[in-house]
Order: sequence, then C-alpha cells, then structure tokens
Amino acid sequence: MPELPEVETVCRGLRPHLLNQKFLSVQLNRANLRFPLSKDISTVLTGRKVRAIERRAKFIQLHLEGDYTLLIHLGMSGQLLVNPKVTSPHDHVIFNIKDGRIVYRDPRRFGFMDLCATVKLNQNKYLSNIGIEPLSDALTGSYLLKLFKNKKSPIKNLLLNQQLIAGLGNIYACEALFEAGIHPTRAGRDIPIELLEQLVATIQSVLKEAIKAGGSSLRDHRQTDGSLGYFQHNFRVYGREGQVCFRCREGVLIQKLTQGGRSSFFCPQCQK
DNA sequence: ATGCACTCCTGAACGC
DNA sequence: TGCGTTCAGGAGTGCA
Repeated sequence: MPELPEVETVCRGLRPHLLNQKFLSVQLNRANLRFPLSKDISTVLTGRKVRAIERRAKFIQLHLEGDYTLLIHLGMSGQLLVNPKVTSPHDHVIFNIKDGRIVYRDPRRFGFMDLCATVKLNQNKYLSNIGIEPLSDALTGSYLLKLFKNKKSPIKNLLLNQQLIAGLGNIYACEALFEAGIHPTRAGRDIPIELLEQLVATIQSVLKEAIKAGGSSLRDHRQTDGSLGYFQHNFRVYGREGQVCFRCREGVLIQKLTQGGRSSFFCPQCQK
C-alpha cells in the first residue's frame, strides 16, 4: 500500500478540491472492499461538507460537519483520484461534489472505509491501538528504547508493527534501517540508544523526502491528479538485490531476506 | 504476550 | 502466443 508518504500526498492533493465542499451524492459501486461498506456512508455523507482532511498513520480522515468522520484506508492498491479522465472497472466509490467527482479506485480491494463519530475517533477499532506518528516529536531515541526494551523481535518487524509506530511500511522501514546502519534481523532490545537516535533521524528524513517527492509509485500509487510519485528513484536498498551498495561501493551486493513474509533489503557490510 | 502462517484480491512479470 | 507460477506497498485472524 501506500505507506505514510503516499497517504500524506493523497491528503494534500485532496484538500484544494474537497475542503469545505459538500457531497452531492455518493455512489457505492461495490459493497465488498476488504470489509463490507456500510450504506450509511452514502446516506450520511450526502449533503454534508468536509471540514478537515487529516492523515493518521496510513488512514485518511475526512472530518465532516455534524460530528462524523470517514476513515479511508487505501490498502495495497487504493487511489483517490480527482476527476480522472478515464474510468476503471475498479472504481468502487464515487464521491460527487460541485466541481466533479472524487473516485476511489482499488484493484486489489484491500482497502476499506469506516464511518464513525468524530468525538469517538480515538475509540475506533482501527485507531484505538495504533502507535505514535513517526514524524511527531514523540518519536525519540529514548521512546524507542522503552518501546523495544523487552522485544526480541527483529527491528524490521517492530518497525512494521503499526501498534508501535504507525505509518511505516516495507519500503521505508528498509530504507530507514539502511540509512541508520542497522541490520534488519537485529533484535529490538539489543539496539543501543545512540543507534536508536540515529534511526529516529533516518526514519524522519526518509519519510520527509518521500513526501516531498510525492511518494513512491512502484505500481499502483498515484497522486490525486493521477500523476506518479517519484521517490522510487531515490531508493537506496529497496528492490536493489544483487546491486552494488551505494554507500560502501566495495563490491558488496545488496541482499534480500524474508522476515514476517515480507522482503527485507540490506547491505551486509553497512548494516550491523 | 508473541510470533508465525495464512488470508483477502488483482495484475504484472517471469519461465517454459 | 499462451499458460502457469510467483510476487507485490497491508493488516486481521487464528493457532502454537
């Protein structure tokens, strides 16, 4: 899916078109995304204005007037497109507004939406157990030290655990570990504070750079105007198995291993 | 509590 | 060209 930078990119793209706009109607073309879509989404949204658009973890939050929030998760292949020129058989939800339409397109249908009361957002089942925002001041070396104190899981798995830190996915976890010089299999509890501080810095820099680049488009990610993100050109380890490491350039090749069913890319020389 | 394999679904890439 | 296999940015569930 879109990870944090991609979701942030989508939120930023939506704001100019959707903020303070009223939904004229909402068309649910397909009730079964990852989870069944409630018909309430159509009835509640219709006639309501969007008061704010925020990102929390990998969720898009559309705050509506009348104390409702629509949560949208893009899953692996979800897109929100403003007035797309062509239609797709995977256009599952159409939000009609004065100036056109916002289309939710999701070939793999791993995405989902949930409607809840804004005042009860913190108790929402998808948000109540979620970890801290990686770009917030709450993420510090000492915070991670405490968080990982009893964790013998590999650091890579910990970074992907949304209940600990919310928003990192496979790509940016790989990139941040590479930049910090930490081997992905290293146990969380064995990483000293200095390295964790380093990791905080690299997590934040890689996410910020990716947001600037409009996210990474491996296949499905699109900005709301349909354009590609281009941070994939800045990957230093992700997808580079068998290629020379950009940092040490000592003829050492980037390797790939599987952790928790996901590919991890790393440099055996630079990451210890 | 933790870790894992499995699952949902489609499409692209690859090998034969 | 066509078919079958494998893999992919996520995350909930059930089990050991």
